[in-house]
Amino acid sequence: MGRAPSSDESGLKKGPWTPEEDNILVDYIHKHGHGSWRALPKLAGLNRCGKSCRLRWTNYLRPDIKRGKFSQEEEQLIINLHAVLGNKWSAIAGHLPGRTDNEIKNLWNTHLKKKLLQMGLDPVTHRPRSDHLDLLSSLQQLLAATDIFTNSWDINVARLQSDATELAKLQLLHNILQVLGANPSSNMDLLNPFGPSLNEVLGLDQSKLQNPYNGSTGFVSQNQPNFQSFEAPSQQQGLPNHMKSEKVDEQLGASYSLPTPLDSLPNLVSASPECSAGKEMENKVNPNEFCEPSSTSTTFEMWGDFMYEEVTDAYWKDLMEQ
DNA sequence: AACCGACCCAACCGCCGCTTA
DNA sequence: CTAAGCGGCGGTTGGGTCGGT
Repeated sequence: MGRAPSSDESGLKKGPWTPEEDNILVDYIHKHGHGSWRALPKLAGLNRCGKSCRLRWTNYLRPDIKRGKFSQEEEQLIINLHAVLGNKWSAIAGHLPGRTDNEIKNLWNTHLKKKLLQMGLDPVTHRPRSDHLDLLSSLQQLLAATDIFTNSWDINVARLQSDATELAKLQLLHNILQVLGANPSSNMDLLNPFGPSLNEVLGLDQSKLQNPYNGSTGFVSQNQPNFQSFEAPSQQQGLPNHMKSEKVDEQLGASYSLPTPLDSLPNLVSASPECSAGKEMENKVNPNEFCEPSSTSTTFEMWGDFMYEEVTDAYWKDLMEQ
């Protein structure tokens, strides 16, 4: 691990620290404190630059450092903190006693980022990833390519396309539901990792965070056409002219209408229920079909894993003040 | 057993902001 | 006001380790 020992032009040693060097550094700091880091190596008798000494001390030798695997609770907290603070590793580390920013950064880059990706969440925004929309794009292009060889099969292709669009809609909705862990009977607080307390802190409108399937207001109600039409120019570009018909537009328009009810909200909430089924989808799809525990439990349970419910209002208020 | 690629993580690098002269 | 010094931070690197073939 680390790097091969080397030295720079000034003759100062670089690379991994030896136990002897560690001892010298620890002894010196115990006796004198670190004082000026720049002056320290010379005073302590170390052939290192001050920066290297400081890093070694703060990331490894400090007595209050907690080593070993991160607990589930710590991971959950880091994810939640990252949703609020972004890549402010130092600030995040400030909320995890005994953990260093470097350690947290490494954990994020090696584990947590992947975890979020697997959950279909963008590790930067903590929102559901939009790349699942590519699915339909690919499908359309595939069908368009097929059409090149099947000029006389227009009707069949159109039917295929229609079916595929419906299929893609189902897949899209399925993905969304998986990401949200939606379950008609579930407590919708679970869809918001911060719980209602943080929403209150942030001044979020709770009515926008309710379950669309529980008979209450929904993410966006049908009476609140808070949709942002998703234009898919690239798809149209990829289609033969005759397929860029109104009918296709209709289909695409209907299937790509994505609600963005939370776009006006601060970009803070993990897995915001920003996507909802449009009216047409609601008419054609029974969401219950996608909410069976067997099909959604994995993601749902994962979300459960990331709920960190012990956080208090005061805690988040404190966080937001940073 | 040897090879190889993915993963892990300590350490380095460069930049930024604060302090001080 | 400005420049130099310094500490701190986030991004990146690269060598060791692990697991699969």
